[in-house]
Amino acid sequence: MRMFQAMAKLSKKNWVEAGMISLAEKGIDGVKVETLSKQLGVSKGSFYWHFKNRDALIEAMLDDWQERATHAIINIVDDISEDPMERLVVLSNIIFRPTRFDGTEANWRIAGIKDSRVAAACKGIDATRIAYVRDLLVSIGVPLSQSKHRSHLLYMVLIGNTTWVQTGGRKMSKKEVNEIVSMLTSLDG
Amino acid sequence: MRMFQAMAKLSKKNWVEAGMISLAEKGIDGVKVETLSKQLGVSKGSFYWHFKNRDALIEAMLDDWQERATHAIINIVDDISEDPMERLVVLSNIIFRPTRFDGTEANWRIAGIKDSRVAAACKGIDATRIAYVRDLLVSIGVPLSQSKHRSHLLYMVLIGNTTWVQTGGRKMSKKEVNEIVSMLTSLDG
DNA sequence: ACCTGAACACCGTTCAAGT
DNA sequence: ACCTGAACACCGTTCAAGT
Repeated sequence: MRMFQAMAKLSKKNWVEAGMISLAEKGIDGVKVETLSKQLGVSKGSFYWHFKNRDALIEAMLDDWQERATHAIINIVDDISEDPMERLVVLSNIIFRPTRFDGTEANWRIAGIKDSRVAAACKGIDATRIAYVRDLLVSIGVPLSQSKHRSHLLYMVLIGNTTWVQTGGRKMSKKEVNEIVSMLTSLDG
Repeated sequence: MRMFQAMAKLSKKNWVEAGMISLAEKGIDGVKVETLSKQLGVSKGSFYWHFKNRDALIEAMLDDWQERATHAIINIVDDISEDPMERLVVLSNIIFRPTRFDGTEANWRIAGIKDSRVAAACKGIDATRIAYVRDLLVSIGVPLSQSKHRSHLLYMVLIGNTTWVQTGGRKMSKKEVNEIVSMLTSLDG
């Protein structure tokens, strides 16, 4: 609900940012040309200089998210440590930690039901993340077939948790996150 | 997309019926006061004599569906035979068979994501159906704990199938339905 | 009891015109 | 290059007035 003064000319980026905040807070239907224009302090007409239509904005938001949601996080984690065990702990605490963009994940997934482009993007992101965790587990010493299984399990917990939170459920505690990590990395059964 | 002539005065029922068709064909967002009015050959104002607002129509549709989707089907099945095995076969072929209201199920479920009343209705319907199938399996001789398990499994297949169909997947064949039934009713492992 | 018609608010989209 | 302002279409909602 923040308002911006139109001190300088706007770029595509400004609209995408504002759109992402609306998405996280109100879902895909909350991303409205008129509302965003008011927030940014310009007329609706201005929007159509930057984008062909509302759909083009959604697509730009999707691109932005794909970059940040996967590669950006993976890069951060990779920079922090060489040790796969540490990486997994850091990653888990990032993805389960509450942020301003908490609603983003769940709301993209919901939007994917109606919009096949969104669905395709989700699918790609899911696969990248699951593969990354799978590789971490393999590096830790978990056999491949179990690593596949467990990385998938972790991801289901992530989706379940974000969806649940979105519909009023409580967040997972740090302790619960740690328990999951130790389950995933156990080398027996 | 059918049009009706306003030969007689309309009742709530007419609006609910038209709404259900729109829901099945176009999803919850396709249920529009203006569109329905045109289809029924009356003005938008007419709608607001029957319903407080669009939301009240959705609620009436939900009530209609709850009646028909569960109890009506169960009554039909119960009337056809006393034998639980036959009942299960008949039921499976009803719920997996393509009908004009095929989209209804999946679209209610999708609407449930945004509307907690819809979500609650889905939950109740799910529970009733699963319990009914569970009881059939128990009558056939499947142990209770396995019956719970298998009725739940069948229901997941049902949801998966309808959702999949809604997003462009193919329907299940009669043969596949029969295979599921024989799996569920097997008395070993 | 059921419906019309006009009005209003909200929002997506277009476009000529402005700086 | 970026924005305004007015216009139009679409749709939910209200309401006085009609039969």
